[in-house]
Amino acid sequence: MTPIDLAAAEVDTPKLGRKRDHTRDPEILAAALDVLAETGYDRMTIDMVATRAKAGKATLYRRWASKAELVIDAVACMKNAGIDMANLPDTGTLRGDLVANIKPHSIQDGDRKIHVMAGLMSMISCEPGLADAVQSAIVEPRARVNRLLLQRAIDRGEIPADCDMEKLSLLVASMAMYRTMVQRKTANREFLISVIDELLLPAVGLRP
Amino acid sequence: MTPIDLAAAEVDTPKLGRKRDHTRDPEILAAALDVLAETGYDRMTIDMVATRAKAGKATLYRRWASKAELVIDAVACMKNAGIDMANLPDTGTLRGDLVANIKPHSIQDGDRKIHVMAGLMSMISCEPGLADAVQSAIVEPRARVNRLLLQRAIDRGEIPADCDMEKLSLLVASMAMYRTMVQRKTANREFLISVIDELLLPAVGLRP
DNA sequence: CATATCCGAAACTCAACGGTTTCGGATATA
DNA sequence: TATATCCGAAACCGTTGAGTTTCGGATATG
Repeated sequence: MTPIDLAAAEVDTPKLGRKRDHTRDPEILAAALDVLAETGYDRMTIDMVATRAKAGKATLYRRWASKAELVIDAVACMKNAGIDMANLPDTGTLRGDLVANIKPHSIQDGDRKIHVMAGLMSMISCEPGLADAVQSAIVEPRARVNRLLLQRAIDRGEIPADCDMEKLSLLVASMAMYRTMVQRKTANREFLISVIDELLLPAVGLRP
Repeated sequence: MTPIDLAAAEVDTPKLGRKRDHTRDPEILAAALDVLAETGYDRMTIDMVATRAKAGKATLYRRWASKAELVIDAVACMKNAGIDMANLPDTGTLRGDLVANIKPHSIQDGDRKIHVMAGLMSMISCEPGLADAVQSAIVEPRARVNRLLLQRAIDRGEIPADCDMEKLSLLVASMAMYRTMVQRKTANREFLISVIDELLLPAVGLRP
């Protein structure tokens, strides 16, 4: 490549002709998440994603430099997927808030996130950016909701202020992850409510 | 191969010459577990295991038909590795028993088991035998100990008999797994005791 | 001591997959 | 309408790793 070619390559002048179609990017990322959740990072191939998204492999590589970048992007775009922090339920009791938060949609979203995490588990320690992406897109949003609901309960004097908010906010997620990954059962509504009633509420001194 | 050769191959007559040396099998399985815990199933190679065990790759294939069988065998042989069900601590209180069970050795053993599980996570859904091996070698032994300690507490009237023993016996393991895999922090003695004091004991009505 | 078998090392085969390139056809811009 | 760029499909390349084979040296058995 001559210096002239280099200069031409550096300047991006996409003025004439068809523009790149970015409308299908979300579909591709969704396909990537599906394959990831089903088969895990290492066994997932670019071909699988392309086929599922009904796109060419070359199209994927035009947008993401590598498999790793595609996956990181896909995980990042799950952020706040099933959570609207704006209008959380406010029922007046901790149990009411927690239970109201268990909707079919959020159960399904949580299940998907756990499966994605399982698919990334072995890879998460190699790829540095991956741990961050998982943390901020999967783990943190859920924990934030629980922290808020707990804080409300503290503010209204329903539960003691010196409770271990950090562990409490991760309790349901931990049990759901264990149930899904290890016991290979689904963390359905019944299970989640049972964790709340048998573990979380008793732990803060509330007998349901 | 002629019928005569086949017949000769079917009959195993290792009468003369050197016998196969099985004394190093445990070292090889231990090496496999180390690599598994460090790199995960998919990125683990037979060469890595052979090198770590200072053995030839051919030696491994003389004993195990495939990578999958080697790993299943390695996981299966962790059974009861760090647990002696025979003489568990019996301090007279649930907290005493649970805390007495947290020894440096058992912390390390638990940590290793979690890392092995993380390495197997994505693979566990493909290989059918793997889920069973993990269940009976990693998950069940720990749960059994906790169930026993909880049952003792019930028998002596320390905690209510209608508590959710199943979830309680998995609580510590769930939190430890979440902390190790997701938060990527170590589940050390301080953490484990804190889970017992802040979550488990309050949940059964005991304020420490 | 003789020999059948084992061992570790290394070379080898083969398939899968990440990543690149090419190509004919479609399409948005001018 | 003309053209520059896009698209999906498919062929292609290079590497990696599972599994096999070969080989010289070691060793237990007889």
